Amino acid sequence: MPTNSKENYLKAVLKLEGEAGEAVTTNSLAHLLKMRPASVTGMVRGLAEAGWVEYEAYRGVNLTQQGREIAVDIVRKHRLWEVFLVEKLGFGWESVHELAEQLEHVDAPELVNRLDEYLGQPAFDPHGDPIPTASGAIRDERKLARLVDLDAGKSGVVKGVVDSGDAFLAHLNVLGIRIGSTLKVLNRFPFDGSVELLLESSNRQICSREVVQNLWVEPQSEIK
Amino acid sequence: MPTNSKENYLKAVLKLEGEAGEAVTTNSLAHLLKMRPASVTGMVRGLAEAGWVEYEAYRGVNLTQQGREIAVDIVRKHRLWEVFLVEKLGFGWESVHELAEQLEHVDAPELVNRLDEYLGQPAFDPHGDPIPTASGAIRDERKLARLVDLDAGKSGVVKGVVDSGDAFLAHLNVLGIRIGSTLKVLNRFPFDGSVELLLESSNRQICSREVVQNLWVEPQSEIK
DNA sequence: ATATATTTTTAGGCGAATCTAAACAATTCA
DNA sequence: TGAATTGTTTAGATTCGCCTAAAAATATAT
Repeated sequence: MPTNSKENYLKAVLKLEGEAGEAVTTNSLAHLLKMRPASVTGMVRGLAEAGWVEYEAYRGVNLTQQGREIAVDIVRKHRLWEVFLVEKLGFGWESVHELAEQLEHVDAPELVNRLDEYLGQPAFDPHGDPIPTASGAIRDERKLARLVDLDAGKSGVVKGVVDSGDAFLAHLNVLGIRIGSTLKVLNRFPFDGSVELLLESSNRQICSREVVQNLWVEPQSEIK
Repeated sequence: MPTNSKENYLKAVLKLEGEAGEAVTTNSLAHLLKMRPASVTGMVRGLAEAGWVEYEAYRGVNLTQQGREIAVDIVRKHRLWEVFLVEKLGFGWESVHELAEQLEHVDAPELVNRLDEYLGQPAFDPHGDPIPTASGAIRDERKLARLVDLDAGKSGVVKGVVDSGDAFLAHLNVLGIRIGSTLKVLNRFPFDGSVELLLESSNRQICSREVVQNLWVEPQSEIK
């Protein structure tokens, strides 16, 4: 049984492995976890002893099979609780992350499985991230593109956010953009990377750089 | 913000103050919390420094106003989560205590208030214990008696359990007794303290000492 | 009222998880 | 390739929450 702190480390390694591919560095972990590199070195040695990561000094860490299972389970719990908070308790998607950070450490597999069932075994969380199954499988058949990569004239249906900070999510709320919204690319301005969009539901026109870089969309085939 | 451990201490002091009235002893706390008296002495000094208890060596502890508020809030959270687990996730009343012990430490007032609302602002938890309001008020207008104190011939409606250990609750399940069951006292045997009961819903006859000592009932007025 | 038993505290220690400061290794760059 | 920079580890300290063993205070019983 890992402690809360160790669970957070494993979750962080999982995340960074996914982004970088290679071994995860002490520094990147320290940055993500808001801790000092020296602390990370210490903790990571403990994780290695427990058999959850492989660690070689000056190289970095990788999850072992065991470690990955633990980390994926934390992610599963995190995302299921997020669904609960949004779907059942009516929280906005911008306010559930911190709450789920606490709830994810509740150690009770039976509770999680019942919660999963209660929520209708959702495949995605409120930010569009896939929810692993009880056995650790991540089912995500979607072929998503970043909105910024769509050509002018194309449309996309919002399926997720790239990085789900509160501020960005709150901004999307203001604009009226949510999961499921259809956005059409009107113009792309290579000069500053900004893009003009049309939000179909409200016919609102939006011009932004951040929005376009941080949305996952399902590209729509041309409407003839 | 108290740590989980400190919250558990405060909750324990609240419980023991309620039972004993007077100052709570180191030993009783150690026993309840399954810790060594020496550890309790240490922790209790910290609680006193934080202003949550008053502590005098060799006398014991009492909650301050502040400490009581914290403790009552933990109890509120514990009992609300229990309702959630039973009502929404379908857990049996014998299996929710340990889960709630974890959930009660989640620090998120907004979450608790929404949960409360979502559950319909229940006044009692699955074991019949009153749920404090957000402001710390405990509304319990009921006039309950222990089943063992009912005269032969009288009936009572089960409203709660005196001490809700898993084993006892599971036993009640087997007998078919739950909150709301009506029990009639057929015979009392002063010899060994056992009592013969009739469970109305099933017309089952039960003879027991423990059951009768550990149930809170609302005495029924005579049916003419 | 004194001896005995019980309860409580003190003293000292341990592991977990963090920190800072300093040493060391690796990378980059001129 | 050697020097400077950057990244990482080591060494040592701190806080928290628990422990054991021993000392001290209180309560009990003859």
